[in-house]
Amino acid sequence: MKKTAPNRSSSRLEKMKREMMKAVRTTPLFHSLSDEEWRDVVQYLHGHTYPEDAYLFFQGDPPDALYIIWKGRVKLVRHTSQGRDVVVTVLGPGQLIGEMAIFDGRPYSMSAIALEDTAVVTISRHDLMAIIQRHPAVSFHVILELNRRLRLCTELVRSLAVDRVEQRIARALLRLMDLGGTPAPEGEGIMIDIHLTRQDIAEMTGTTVETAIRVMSRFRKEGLIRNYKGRTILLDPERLEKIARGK
Amino acid sequence: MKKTAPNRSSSRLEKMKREMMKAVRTTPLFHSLSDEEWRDVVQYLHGHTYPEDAYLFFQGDPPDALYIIWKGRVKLVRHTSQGRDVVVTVLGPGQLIGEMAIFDGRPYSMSAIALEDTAVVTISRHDLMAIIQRHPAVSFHVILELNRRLRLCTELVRSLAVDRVEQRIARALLRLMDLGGTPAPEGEGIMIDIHLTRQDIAEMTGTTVETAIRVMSRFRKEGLIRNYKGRTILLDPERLEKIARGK
DNA sequence: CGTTTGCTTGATACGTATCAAAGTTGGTGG
DNA sequence: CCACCAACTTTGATACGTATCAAGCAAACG
Repeated sequence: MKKTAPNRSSSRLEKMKREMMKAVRTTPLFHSLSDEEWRDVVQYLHGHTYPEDAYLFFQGDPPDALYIIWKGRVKLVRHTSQGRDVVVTVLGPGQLIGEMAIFDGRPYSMSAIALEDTAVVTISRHDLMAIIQRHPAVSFHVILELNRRLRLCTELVRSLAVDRVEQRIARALLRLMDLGGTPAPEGEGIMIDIHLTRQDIAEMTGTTVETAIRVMSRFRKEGLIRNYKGRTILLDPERLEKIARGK
Repeated sequence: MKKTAPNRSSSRLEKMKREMMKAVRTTPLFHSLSDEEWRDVVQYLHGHTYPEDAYLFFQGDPPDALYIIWKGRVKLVRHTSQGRDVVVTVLGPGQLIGEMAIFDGRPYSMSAIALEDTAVVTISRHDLMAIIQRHPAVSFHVILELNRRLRLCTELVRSLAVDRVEQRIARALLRLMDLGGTPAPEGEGIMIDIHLTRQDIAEMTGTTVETAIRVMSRFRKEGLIRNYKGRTILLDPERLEKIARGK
């Protein structure tokens, strides 16, 4: 596996960059900054793009930068010594990657992999530290974001500890719907517009491919979900919600 | 179960309070403050004590304050709708409780229960918000603390997803040793000086009492641990370490 | 003391992992 | 356009870990 070099096509680069910055400006982390503060911050931002399946960074790398997703979706994967991986979360536009490693300076505890063509804005570790000292509003939103993540993580712990696979998968599908849901292109239901293999689902829910498949087949037979060109369509979110909460 | 009222015995209260404040001053959250800054902060701090088994707050309560442990140990328990609980973590002196709820304003996502007689310092939600705005050094340490917690939580997720009960219990014992370990009073080994039932261990590792007991009995028969007046003594931490990492 | 609370052990059932093999899909190059 | 390959999906048989249920025991407690 090779780290894919950021792809900087030079034509129209400036225009794209301005557009990107404008989008980042509206991100929770920065939206409460005054114009003046923003002018201070913006000089430290850099844009990068990655193709599908590219690694933004590897577990174990020293932390170099904070990533803010602009376009695309990214999964965070924790590799284990015995080969089995855990997909800790899937993130989308506006969300942060790499904060953990940035703040405590320890190596990235997971790898970040683009699930589709992805564009990000980065801030180097050094610059971010400086920005935080100067702008309490940014600190504050960092706190809120870490907090949100901690809450989600705690919920995941509970789910792994007490729920059965069926419930965990239902839960995962609903979370993915929130993140990447669009109305299904034909018929009713909501499509999860993210390229995910059954392996990914299994790794998100702490189970094996085979079990994930068996559970999803059962869901399909019961009319809860449908497959469409490699994507999953949720036909009955209410019912899934019930299953997620243990019937 | 009733929320136990803070116990304010009035004699020597002032002396104890000063002592408490001095201890809190050295806590990661505040130790980098200048004397002047500290003088600003200290006026917002309040002391409380709780007897063993008392609830500091309940899951679902609206968040009123941040707690900083001064003395004693506290477990954070997530109650589930089907009666099974999950002990998310055990915290000791210097550590924070309730940050999550404080920052996003949503109800406490777990209950905090004193494992022994415990003294804490609290800051009301409102005051903490003000302090954070005024003192970037405090913000920064809040970020570091949230970050540490997130890392631990992520590790717990991995462990629940891929490790077997035996490994999870070994891991839990080692973590508890770091938190509440003292040299064993007789013979060698390190004693976990915290009152924990097998039920607690089970809830920390996402299993049932019976299974927790079976695993720990096996550990005992293999000379890895020993029981001493309701406490657990680790006789062979190296071996436990190996088991935690999957032999 | 009896009663509660926590600990322990055994028998059994169930969920899920594991191993094996075959079917399906999408992409690639001839 | 088709054949082929690799990656992914699916199904089945079996084994294993852990939950569940039941019961007895010990220590702490009012």
